Amino acid sequence: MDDLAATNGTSAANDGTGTDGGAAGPAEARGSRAQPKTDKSEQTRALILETAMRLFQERGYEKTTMRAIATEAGVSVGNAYYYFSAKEFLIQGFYDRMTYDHAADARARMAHTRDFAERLEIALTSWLDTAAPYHEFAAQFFRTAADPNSSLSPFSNESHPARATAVELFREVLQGSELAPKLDAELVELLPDVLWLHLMVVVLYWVFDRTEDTERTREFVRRSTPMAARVINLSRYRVFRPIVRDAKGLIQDFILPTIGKTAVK
Amino acid sequence: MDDLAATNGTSAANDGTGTDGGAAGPAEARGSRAQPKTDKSEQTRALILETAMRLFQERGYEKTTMRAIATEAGVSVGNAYYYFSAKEFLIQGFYDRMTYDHAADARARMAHTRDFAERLEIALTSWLDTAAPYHEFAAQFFRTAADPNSSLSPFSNESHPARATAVELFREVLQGSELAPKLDAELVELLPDVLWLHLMVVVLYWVFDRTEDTERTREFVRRSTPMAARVINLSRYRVFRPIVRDAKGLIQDFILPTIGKTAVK
DNA sequence: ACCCTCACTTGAACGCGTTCAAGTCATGAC
DNA sequence: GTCATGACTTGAACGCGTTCAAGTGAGGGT
Repeated sequence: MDDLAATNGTSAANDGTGTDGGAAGPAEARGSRAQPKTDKSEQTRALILETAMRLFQERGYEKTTMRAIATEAGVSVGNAYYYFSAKEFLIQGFYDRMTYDHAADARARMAHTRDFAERLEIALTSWLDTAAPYHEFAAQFFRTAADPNSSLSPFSNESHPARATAVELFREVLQGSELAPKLDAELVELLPDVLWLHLMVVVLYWVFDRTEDTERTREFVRRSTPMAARVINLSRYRVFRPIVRDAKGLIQDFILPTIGKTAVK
Repeated sequence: MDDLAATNGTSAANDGTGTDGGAAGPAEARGSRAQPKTDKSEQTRALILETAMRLFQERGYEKTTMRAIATEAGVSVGNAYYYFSAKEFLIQGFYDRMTYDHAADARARMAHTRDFAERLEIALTSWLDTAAPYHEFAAQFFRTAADPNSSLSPFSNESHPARATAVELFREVLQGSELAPKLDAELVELLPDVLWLHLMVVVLYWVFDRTEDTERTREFVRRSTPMAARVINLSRYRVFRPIVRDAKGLIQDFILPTIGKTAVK
């Protein structure tokens, strides 16, 4: 439950290698230094992250102060900043880990069926289950993620490994279904990203959902997935060629580039 | 250009009358006191807002400090907080005004045509034009708006007059078009909110758009509006009954309630 | 004339995220 | 051994958003 160091396998790629995402502004520091040089270094980093995550869950994001994290972890404030150049970078570890857990859980739960709608519903519901413990604090998190200048944003910041993991999951949702072979290959190529966007919509809905156990979001998933499946299924018929072509063009030209993929041409 | 006091007509309704939007949390103070009692009061309030807007445009949101606003306006920091209980409430005036300007501009520009796709495109493009001067600082603004706990969020906070204004504009986009009479009355009732959501998507896209003059977003609007028109037009045909029914159900049950409307039944 | 009320105003002070000059300490070169 | 290097660590200090106890002063009741 609290071996957050395990996240490192996923989050190791978030360091300051890439050029900045455009004319963003003043050169922002990345999450941490380039490479850990010591074992102790990595331990300290993990300790701080672990402590932060625990406090975030206990008190919420804003109410957890950097001083409290440092004190609780037994280090100085400056030290916390040595490893995480800002408070929001502490979230990244959390985010990476949740993405990984979600993918694993969803894979296990959808293995038994090849029905596309069901697989999609499982994948989304699995996300809601994985994220449930963090619902309250996720609101604050989301606020940060919505900032285009933040490296936490799932949209900008091309080299976000967590998004790649999530998109890959949706590729499997589709590929493992009975629907995939029936579809136009180009569409199969595009759909995983669209399904990831579907998840983003669900996440948006979830963040604003104040019902018990986010029941409304769950119902939204149950209702919207069969519909999505039906729309995708309909795309096979000749009558819809023009509109499907439009949709594909829209995705290729406007959505994929924004989330850091070059058009498939 | 700077008669921000004119905003009052729109923003006067944002005061603490309504009950809080649910089990939100600790009783948050609203933007300001209930009713201005003095002329001088209203003048001071307007002066502070005006100054803040000017500085936001000059320096950006985060770089404009409350101390700077107060100093520049010739009042004390505490006084600024007397009128605006937090920095983010200063944005509300800005937001209300932009919504109002946009609606006026869009109405004027779409008056000459009854073609639905064209009217929709004009409405959206008009928003981009109205918002253009604030593109940089809007990113910071958006970050705040994405917080479900913030009264600035366009989604939660039912009594947001700006959203009502915007939805009303889209009602006119539809009603003034040749398409409206041909559509199912129930659908005509639902569409304005959906079109407003379309605008929200465009806004999201715009916030992340780093191209010159947000050209990519403009192209997105040009490409997505005819498609939206086509989809809506197709909904008239019998074949799509089931899917249209699903869509209507989804909207009525999950979207309208979230943005503070009770289902049409 | 007195004073009470209350809308309005003040600025010092608080707690926060963040920075930075000044350390500490293990490692390897000589 | 000793000394330089540089990764790692420290905590006081800075600037910010925000709060609050303490005013100020115009209007009205007596």
